[in-house]
Amino acid sequence: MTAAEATDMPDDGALRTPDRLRRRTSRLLSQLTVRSDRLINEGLAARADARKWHYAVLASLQDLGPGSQATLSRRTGIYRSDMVGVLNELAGRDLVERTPDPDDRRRNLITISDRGRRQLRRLDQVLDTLHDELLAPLSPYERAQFTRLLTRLLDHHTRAS
Amino acid sequence: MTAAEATDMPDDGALRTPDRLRRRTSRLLSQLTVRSDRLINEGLAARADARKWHYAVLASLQDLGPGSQATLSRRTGIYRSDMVGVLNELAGRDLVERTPDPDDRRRNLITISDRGRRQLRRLDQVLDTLHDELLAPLSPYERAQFTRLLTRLLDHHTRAS
DNA sequence: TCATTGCGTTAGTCCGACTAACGATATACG
DNA sequence: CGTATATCGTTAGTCGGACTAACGCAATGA
Repeated sequence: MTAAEATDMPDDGALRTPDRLRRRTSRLLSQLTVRSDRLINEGLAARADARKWHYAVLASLQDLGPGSQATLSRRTGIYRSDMVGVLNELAGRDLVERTPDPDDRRRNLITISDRGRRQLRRLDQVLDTLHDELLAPLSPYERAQFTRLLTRLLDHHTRAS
Repeated sequence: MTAAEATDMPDDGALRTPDRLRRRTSRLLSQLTVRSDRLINEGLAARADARKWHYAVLASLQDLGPGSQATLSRRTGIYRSDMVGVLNELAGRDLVERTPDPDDRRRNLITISDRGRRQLRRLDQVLDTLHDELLAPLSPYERAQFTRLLTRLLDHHTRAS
């Protein structure tokens, strides 16, 4: 009797996922990202009426100062086509102000408001707890290590491209 | 003069991404996954005229035996709505056979063909080299560790949901 | 002056994940 | 038996995110 025959009787034909599939790093990566994205999106929506783009834009404004939509687009990686909508949402919540740039009349100058600053603080808190959930099974040391590995991989593939 | 004033002169307002954004694990995760998915998709398309679902279905058939479309859907995580298309592609390449199940006339029984088995071997090779590219900057030990951490995280979030 | 470039915006494509509903079975229960 | 319920394969369609194309407008540089 082989090991397989000995152990797997409960109809593996239906439920199981083959190992070579389950172990592939790329698959682990994308499956985890699906969960992570869901966690973050739903968490931000539920607890702060926000989306991750809001965080990206607000953080960029706070940390690097005001800028045109194109500038923000470059800083955050949001496509300039999609930036319009994000800024509409943010302006609708009074978190940013969109004023024509006197120096270059093609531009809108985007500034963060006081409300925006408060919301950014809130978002940072919410994200902290969400990341706590995301990384729950890992020790602090493992979390740091995980992040380090991710960073190195991403750096490598960002330079290369 | 503050540290920031001392160091940042080259117009950080435009190009830089704020640190709190760049460091968030969830963001690292999704950005890396974008690159990873691209690498895998393009690699499989270019080197084996395949998509990742082909691999998932073929591996499932080879390792766990033939099954209905619904079964394959459960094994691979591909939605049964999308399974139709994937099996059309596979059948069009003569990698699987779709025959009506005599025992249950609602079902199609899917079987892997010899060509399918050969293609699966090829896909495994291609995926190995692609993962080598994906994990290039990491040592063997670090790769193992990375995979272990990913697995633990994914397990945690799969049970929880 | 005129060509080029960058800007904000609209519209629309593409793809993957996912839902809804269908006709055709199969199964369970009264 | 008969009828309700569940499952199967399939089609169609929604939704969100990434990305492209093209527009009118303003600034820039030869």
